[in-house]
Amino acid sequence: MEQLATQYDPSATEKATYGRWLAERAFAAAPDARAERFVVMMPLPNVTGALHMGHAMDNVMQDLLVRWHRMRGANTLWMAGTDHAGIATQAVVEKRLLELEGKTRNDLGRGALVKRIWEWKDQYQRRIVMQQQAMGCSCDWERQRFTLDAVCARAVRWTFFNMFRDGLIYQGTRLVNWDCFLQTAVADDEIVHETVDGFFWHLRYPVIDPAPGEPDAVVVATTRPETMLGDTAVACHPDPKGTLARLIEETSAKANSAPPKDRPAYQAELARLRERVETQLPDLLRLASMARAGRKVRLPLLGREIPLILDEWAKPELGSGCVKITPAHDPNDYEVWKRHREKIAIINILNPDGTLNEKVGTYRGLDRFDARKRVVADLEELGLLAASEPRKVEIGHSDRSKTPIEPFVSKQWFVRMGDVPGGVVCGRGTKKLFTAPGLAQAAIDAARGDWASPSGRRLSFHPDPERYAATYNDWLAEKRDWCISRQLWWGHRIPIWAGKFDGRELARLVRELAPLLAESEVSAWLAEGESERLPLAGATLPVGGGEVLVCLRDAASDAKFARRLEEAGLRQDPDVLDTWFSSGLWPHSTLGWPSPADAAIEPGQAPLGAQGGGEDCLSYYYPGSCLATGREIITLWVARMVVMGLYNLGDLPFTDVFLHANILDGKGEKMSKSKGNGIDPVDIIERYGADAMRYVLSDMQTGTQDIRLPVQAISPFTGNPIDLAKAKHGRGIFSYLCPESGREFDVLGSLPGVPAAKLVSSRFDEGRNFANKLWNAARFALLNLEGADFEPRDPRELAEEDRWILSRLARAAAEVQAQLEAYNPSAAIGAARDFFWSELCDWYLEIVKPRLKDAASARAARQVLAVAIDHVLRLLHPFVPFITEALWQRLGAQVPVRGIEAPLATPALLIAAPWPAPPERWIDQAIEEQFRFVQEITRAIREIRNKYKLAPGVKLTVRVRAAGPRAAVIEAARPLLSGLAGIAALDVAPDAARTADSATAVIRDVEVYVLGAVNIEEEKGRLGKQRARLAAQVESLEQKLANENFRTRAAAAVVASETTRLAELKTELSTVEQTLATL
RNA sequence: GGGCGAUUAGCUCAGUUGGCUAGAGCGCCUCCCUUACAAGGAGGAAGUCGGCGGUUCGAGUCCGUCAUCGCCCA
Repeated sequence: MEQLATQYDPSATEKATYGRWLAERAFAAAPDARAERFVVMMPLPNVTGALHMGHAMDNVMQDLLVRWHRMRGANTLWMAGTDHAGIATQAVVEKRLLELEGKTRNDLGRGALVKRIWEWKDQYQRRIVMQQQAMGCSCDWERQRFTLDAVCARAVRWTFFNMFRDGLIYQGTRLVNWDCFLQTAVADDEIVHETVDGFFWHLRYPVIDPAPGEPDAVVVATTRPETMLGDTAVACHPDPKGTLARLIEETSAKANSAPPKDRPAYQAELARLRERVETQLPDLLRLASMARAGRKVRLPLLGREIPLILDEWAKPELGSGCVKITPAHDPNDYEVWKRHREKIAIINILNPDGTLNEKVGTYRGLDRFDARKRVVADLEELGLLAASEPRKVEIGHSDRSKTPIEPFVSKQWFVRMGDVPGGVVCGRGTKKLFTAPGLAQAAIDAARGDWASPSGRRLSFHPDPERYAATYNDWLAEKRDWCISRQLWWGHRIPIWAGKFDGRELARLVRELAPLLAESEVSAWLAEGESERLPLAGATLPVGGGEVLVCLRDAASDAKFARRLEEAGLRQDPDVLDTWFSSGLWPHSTLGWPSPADAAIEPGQAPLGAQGGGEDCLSYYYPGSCLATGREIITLWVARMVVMGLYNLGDLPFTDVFLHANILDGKGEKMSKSKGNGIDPVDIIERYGADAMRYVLSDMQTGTQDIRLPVQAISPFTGNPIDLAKAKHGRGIFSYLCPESGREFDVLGSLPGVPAAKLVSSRFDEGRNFANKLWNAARFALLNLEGADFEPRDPRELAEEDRWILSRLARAAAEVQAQLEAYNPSAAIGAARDFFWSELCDWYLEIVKPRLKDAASARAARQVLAVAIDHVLRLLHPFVPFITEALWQRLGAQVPVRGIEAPLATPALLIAAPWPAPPERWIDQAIEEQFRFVQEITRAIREIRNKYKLAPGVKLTVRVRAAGPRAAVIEAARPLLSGLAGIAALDVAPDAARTADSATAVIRDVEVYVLGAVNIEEEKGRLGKQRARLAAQVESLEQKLANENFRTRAAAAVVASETTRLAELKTELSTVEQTLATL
């Protein structure tokens, strides 16, 4: 047998081990006869960049669950893949294009840009897969998907088609968040809000023909003065008097009930409001009546007449009490416009690139920020700038382009999330068909306790069910329609052909296309108004004509019909779909929905259709089991997958959502590549090993509490780690100074001429140490298992230490299992580690060392040792797969047959070995208690040895005063104690006496004397300390038990155990006192 | 502005329904290169559980409040 090195070298093991798993297709999943199955859909990383430690946590958690269930015997599928991340990926590629070549997307053209993005995708997809494989991810690579794959694309097309046909997708003009750099709409959650220094400008709008006593101007305030060019009204409150009165009443009530220190603030507010009633209310009332009379003001600079209107959006208690209304460029004003749309106009003043359009006269063509300066300057010159005050302003920035977002009115596609008349049919064409009030409501119901899908499933969140069910519900409950169109080139193209026709053309079109429009894979509607549509086929056509929208179901339909539509004057929508539309389908699109048998999988991939009379992948693997992700993804993705799954298949994509922690850096900021604080897992793996990384990540995963991971950079100059939370910055925010050499390095690798530093964290030391310990424990076992064999044994007839370790092993296995079921990886790995390290290594291995050299007792010891190591490897495998698999191979070669009562199943690969389930009868309470006592005695003697500087090699003479069963236990443990505590002579007697030079340990009702140890003064001090501690405990317990309330109200069991404990403590205390008296 | 969460040893975190002396890893101190492992072993020091108030026989744990920090939403 080859000797193992004394230090574990991960790099020598990991690659070969992973290669063997791949070669043996250990990750491959295929439908079979097993009913038990476990399906995990990877939260697909996007191809914008490489993975960091946050992704590593996500992947390791999934691999942990997947390997565990695989060992438990479930048919286990872990679906891997990547996301095209439309806007994000296009943004990075466009940014590079601009930086490196000075070109824009329009210089390149749609085809060429998309080609560049595909190249980027290929590069990063490879890198991501490499990272995941380095981590040990056991996903089924034969089924790996990308959201733009043909299999996924077909699902996107069918879903869009079905939703369009069902009236759940519509086109509408809406105010959206507009990214002027990327020139696309972005979702609310793609916006980051930043507080910046800005101004609050007060503008004067002259009143047209003011009557005597009327104000000659109204003042409005804004942080974005250029938007005044798009103003179409000024609003004032319909009831300023009532509103102010109500506010005064409320504030006064608050002032009265507030704690004294808060009162002045309320008093001041009250005074301010009362002042307003005096000074401003008359004007506000006058303005309100002017608005009722239909009076107007003149918009400065453009001279446009705009009406005064009454709307509660105007706040009488703030500013002038009037507010300018810019419906096309402010969400609140847009709502006002919707309430007054017959009275006021909506004017878009922006071009898609953020410059001003032809609606603004001489300001046309200016960028919005230049326009702001001009508008302010011009107003000032006209004397219409009433005031400007510096102010902190919240500005939404696009997360992708980092440029300020503009609210912008544009035509977009939406999914209707709210309830619809007649409800939404879910699972159409399946046996699970049901009707939900609406898409959002269907997903809300799915997380309700009393709901179950047609297959009996419901959705739950872990490890904290209430907290995150609330996040999920609150978001869905808004039922806001989902804007799914993006003005990008990278993504799934919207499968709509549209055209505007007058009445005659429309009639001709419908006549000509009648056969086509009747096809089941064609859905055609006439756009009507904002979001209402008329079916085109068979409809009475409006004489005025209208816009025709035709949706084709899939690529095959395109081939048949697209040309005819285009010849008839329709054009395909240039936009693409929001990425989340395709990722929402991930749990079933990847399995070949709507028909796995003919899914267009990539060459070399595992088939999706039924094989050899079995089930197809979709029916076998959907619904799935568990989704592991971070909580920020609940609304973005989890909710959408539920919606899509219910709509398309009538069932949930998963039942459990496991929300794990986010990884933060040493400063408490979320780790991310772009912030320069993202650790590349591969750097950690190179330095510490994949198992070390996985060990620490598992150990850190306690609840949903985020984890701080202090980050160190490896100095490119000295090779030493530098704590980034403390290091001084260099020239940029991503560069730091090496404290030893004083030279500058960079953590992003983006500063030319400045060396880049790898990021690591010393938190992973612990994992490396653990792996080394495991390696060496196995090494010890292997060195001593020569000639080990199996014979059936009754555990009750084994030696005490054997029974003890088997008992502890059975408990540890049960605990690991229970903690994994509770989604608590930290507690699970803790239970495995504590058994392995603190019990197996620290005690059992030390105890059996002598036995292993003794022919007579070695056989049983080897057998138990082999089983203990075997089970440790199995229990730890889901956490640290590489080292356990490598050791399993060696253990198998050395001891092919292992077991106690009967041989265990020991397949060639640990990844495929059964999860351990030690029998309950191994648990032996009495042995555990006896052993605990022996441990206490051992520790007491060791403490004395340390305290009195007795060298480790010195053998001790020990007397123990003990009687009855205690004495018997110590007698039985004599050989153990001799070895563990280094004892030469041990006397046990009821009347054993201490010598003058003895150190004494009092353990419960037993006294241990270590002869020849002592310095009397030190011993007095040592025992005095123990006396003080015991006395304090006795006193507090006596008080507790003397309390009549405690005796009557506390649980009887608590009272009883406290009483017993007091008696024990008193015995111990009096023994200590007696010993002290003899010194 | 609304919602959620956190604050426990120098650092990073556990602490189950309230109930023995509040734990772990790293770091620190002492001793030990004993033939599995110094990435180790034996032992040790170290916490007014963020502050205040309340409920309770009993509070790190429950309630209120204040402070600080974070996340999500608007």
